[in-house]
Amino acid sequence: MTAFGLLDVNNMFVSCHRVFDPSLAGRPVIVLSSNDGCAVARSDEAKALGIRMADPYFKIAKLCQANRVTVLSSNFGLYCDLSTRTMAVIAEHAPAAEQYSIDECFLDLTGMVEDLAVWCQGLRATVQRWVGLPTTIGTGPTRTLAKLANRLAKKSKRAEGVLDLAGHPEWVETALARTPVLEVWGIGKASAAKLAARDITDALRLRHADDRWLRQQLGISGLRTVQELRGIPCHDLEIIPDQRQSCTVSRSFGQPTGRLEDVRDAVVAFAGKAAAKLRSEKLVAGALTVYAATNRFRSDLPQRTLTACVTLYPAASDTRRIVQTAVAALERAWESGPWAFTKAGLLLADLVAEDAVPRDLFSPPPADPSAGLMQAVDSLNHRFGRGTARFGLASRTASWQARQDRKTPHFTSRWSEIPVATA
DNA sequence: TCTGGGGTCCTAGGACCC
DNA sequence: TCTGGGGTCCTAGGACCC
Repeated sequence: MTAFGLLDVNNMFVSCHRVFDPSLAGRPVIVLSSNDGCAVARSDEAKALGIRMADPYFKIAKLCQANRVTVLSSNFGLYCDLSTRTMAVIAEHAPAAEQYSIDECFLDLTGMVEDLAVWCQGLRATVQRWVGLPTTIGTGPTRTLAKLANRLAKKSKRAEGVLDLAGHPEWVETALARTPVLEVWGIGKASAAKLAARDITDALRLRHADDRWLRQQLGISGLRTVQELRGIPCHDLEIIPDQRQSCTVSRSFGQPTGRLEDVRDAVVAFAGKAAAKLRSEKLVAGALTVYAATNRFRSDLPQRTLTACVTLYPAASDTRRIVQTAVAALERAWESGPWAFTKAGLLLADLVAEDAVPRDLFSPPPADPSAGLMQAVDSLNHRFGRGTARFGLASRTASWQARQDRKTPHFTSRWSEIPVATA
């Protein structure tokens, strides 16, 4: 019998801020997305006020003021660093683990002889003590059931952060009955609506749905999800992560713009970031897509998305080539018109490891004349902070830059911002 | 005034080939 | 009166995830 665990950090981004500012404990706190757009993390107290995931800030600003909610811009440097520490603690204690997202980790608990609930409590206590973050763990015979157990553990005070379905198969049926289909991992709004039309509203009913109908209506992924609810594993642990297939850098603009120069400026900056990311993972890209889009929420304004795809041959991670190619593609796709662009992005695809680039039969291996320069740029930026060395037009103060009005210090990743303790 | 960013997988349909 | 059948590859878009 297989046993999986799912550990996640409670309200991850908010909890990270609380590690460095204990005065936030017990108070309503939210963290906003890039551009200070939406609430992407809420403390329990903020959830209790009715603030939902992804609520646009401008719609809840009054509520926040009236209830003295602490509102923070996101600080990804901080979250990534605490995530790395958490995963390191887990790796030290769990037999096998797969990081699934910035705040979640699947565990393989198959064959463990200890009482699972007791062991999970021990791991939670260690993460709390060593990193300072509160966590929840659910277990089950499949990943989908471990997810489901995790969610229920969060809802129950008595569970104290752990629900062990793997060790208690007799609890599974009740757990399923208490889970709405929309809360099942892999079932989104579109599928939930189709299920509701058949009066399938909770996970227990979903478990008994007809396979042929499921395959036809929800596709192969939907059928797999239901198999997992039945206790039949369809997703294995992926301890060695697959090589990434694409890399995107995109941003919403601080101000809308219809000017090619502004969008080009943004694309140049994105190209620099994306190329550096590829180099840090020793990958090169064989294709590139640029796009610019208007605000999809403004149905009163004309809508337009410009896109351009180009192949990169030979595949590249050199910032200069990626910038040149992306800018040329953007200029070709550009249309002047009444458009107010509020977002642009760059997608690098067909990624291949640097040393596995396909070459044609007759040419000698290409010497890469820019490797030295790119290495120098990367190490400058690593040592002195992002943006120290950058290319051409890429500027830090352009009008397209995202808003970020409620910044907090990089407590753990910049020497100048490390907190000072006085005793 | 003000609505995130970065991914994956699956599917349907078109182009193309024999 | 009336245009095969079967296969592959590629792409765009949908659905979903955190």
